[in-house]
Amino acid sequence: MHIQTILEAKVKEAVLSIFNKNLPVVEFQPTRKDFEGDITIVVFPMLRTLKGNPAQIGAQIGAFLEEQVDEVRSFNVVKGFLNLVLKDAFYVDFFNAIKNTSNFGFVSTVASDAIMVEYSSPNTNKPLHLGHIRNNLLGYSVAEILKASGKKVYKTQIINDRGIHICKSMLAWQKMGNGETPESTGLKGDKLVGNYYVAFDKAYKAEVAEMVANGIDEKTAAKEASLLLAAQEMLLKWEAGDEEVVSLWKKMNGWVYNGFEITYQNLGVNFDKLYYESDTYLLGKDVVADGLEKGVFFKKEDGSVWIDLTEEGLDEKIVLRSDGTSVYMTQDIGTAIQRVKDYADINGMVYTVGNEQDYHFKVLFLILKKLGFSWAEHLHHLSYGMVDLPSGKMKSREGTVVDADDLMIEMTNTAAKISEELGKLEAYSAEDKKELYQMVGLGALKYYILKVDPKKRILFDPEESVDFQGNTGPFIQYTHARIQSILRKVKDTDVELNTTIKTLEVLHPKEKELIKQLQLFPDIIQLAAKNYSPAVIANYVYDLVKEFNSFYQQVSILGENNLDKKTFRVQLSQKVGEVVASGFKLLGIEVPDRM
RNA sequence: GGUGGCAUAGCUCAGCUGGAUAGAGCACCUGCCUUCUAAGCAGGCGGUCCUAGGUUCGAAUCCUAGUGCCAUCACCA
Repeated sequence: MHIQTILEAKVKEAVLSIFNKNLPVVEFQPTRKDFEGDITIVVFPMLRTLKGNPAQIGAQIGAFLEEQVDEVRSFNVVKGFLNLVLKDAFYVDFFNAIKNTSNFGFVSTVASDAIMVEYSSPNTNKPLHLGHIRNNLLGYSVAEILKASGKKVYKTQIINDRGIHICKSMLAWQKMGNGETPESTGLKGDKLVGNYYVAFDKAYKAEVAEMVANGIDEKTAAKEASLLLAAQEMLLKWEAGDEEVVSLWKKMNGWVYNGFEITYQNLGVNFDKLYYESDTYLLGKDVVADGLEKGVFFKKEDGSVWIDLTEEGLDEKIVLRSDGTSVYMTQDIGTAIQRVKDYADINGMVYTVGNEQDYHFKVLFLILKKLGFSWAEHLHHLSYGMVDLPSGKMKSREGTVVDADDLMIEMTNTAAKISEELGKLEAYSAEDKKELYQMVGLGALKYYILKVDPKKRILFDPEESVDFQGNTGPFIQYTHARIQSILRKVKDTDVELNTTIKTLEVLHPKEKELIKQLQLFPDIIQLAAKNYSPAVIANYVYDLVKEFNSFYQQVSILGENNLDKKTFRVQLSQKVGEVVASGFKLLGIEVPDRM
């Protein structure tokens, strides 16, 4: 049983027996480092129930606990804080209990409680950039964290593969492409298509400028430029199923998917199910018709359909245009329902989308609730802040983006450079080195992004490279490599990795701190899941590693003469290594055995 | 203008349900590699927790008002 649960019951018992009062709650906190003790009971809140001097009350309860609770060795009272010192045996017992459980801290999946996590969901006309990286890392990591917390998870994305913007790149390729392909140019498919999207925009702007020069006013020119009209015509053909257009669309989208797939692979993310907007964009209309009957929606004179959310403090929101065509909201309603049809065990969804769409999702969730779906109670918008550059917002059309592929290559190169300078890997093959550099470079990038609270915006300065020292991914990976190095050496010694640890006379303070830190991991996973926050995991792993390095420095592990102590330290190190690895796995970051 | 988010050290960030002297990293300054990987460890420097009120035994944390930055409020996606 959790020590806190035991103590809570005992404190209540103490209060009842000493003061003859019933205490509603007991407040705990970890003892601050500057005081002696492991766990602290705050006496102040008890003053609502009890009358008297907090220090005195604390002392009386402390004496009771010391007497009655086996795990408590001693206590001290500072002002209204009752600090309890726990016996070393308590920590050793805990360690023995967890050291051989694989996946310590993870809760096994409850199959009935499935959740779908959507992330990435890019347009198919431009390559992925730094903003997508944040989205992907967050979505993937939150999915992993939810799994670890006991949920069944489906990872998904909806690919925005239709619409006027797609036609623009298609048109540009048709007109200026000369039959170029990814193969013929050596370009990644998404990059090639992205280039044509930019080319369209350039040609279109030139055309508009020329029309304006010829005396046409700007608004009219923007609407009537022949390129735009041609793109619109192409969209109509696509919708009508025109063979030529559809086959071009398939071809170019195929290029993009191949390109994206490479980026996803390098980024280390994946999906269980893909949705395509071309399949889903007509969904939702029937639901709107239903909702209209039920009175959830209402129709205006012009035939457009709305929902009134003024009672919820929002506006009226359109769900169907007067010509009967869908808006984005219609589609999202339909898609959500479709997902539950596809996976009957879904009881909630997470949408990983930037915070600029906070309003949209607020409305979407409200509508789904009003339509009466039970799963609508468990919808969450994983909203995150933008990644901005010192020059401001990233804009694809203006070329002010940090390309995802380029950035990953750059990070890998930096890792290679630092590693070469340190020169520890002479024995490695070129291939192993390459793999390691990628692991470290990406580790730096991923950690850099995930350690920040999702809600906050990130300012990314490409000039100032991401750090590899201090509170960084490589620092944590390095600690893991150190631990593995010890474990490799252990093989030639008489240390057993699986024996039960005997209760030692005195635990080193650093050993105790490490076990305390390990104890937190299960709660940390739950907290991270509850808050949808990989940052919680990142910060925890950092604290653990920090603690380990301090231990490593102060205490000799393999140099210890006493075999029991040596064994304990090796096993403790091993467990820390495991937790670092599984924590990082939740962030989608790999850890090396050497670096 | 309405709504939502954010504001903590020079910079990047932690700070759980209110609790003890507000913590890390980077940068800057000191030490520590003949002993387990120095991408490390130990120490120093550095704070009106945006401002003003309020609630409380106690506020960076909760409430109110204000300031600044960002987003959003389309028959666009």
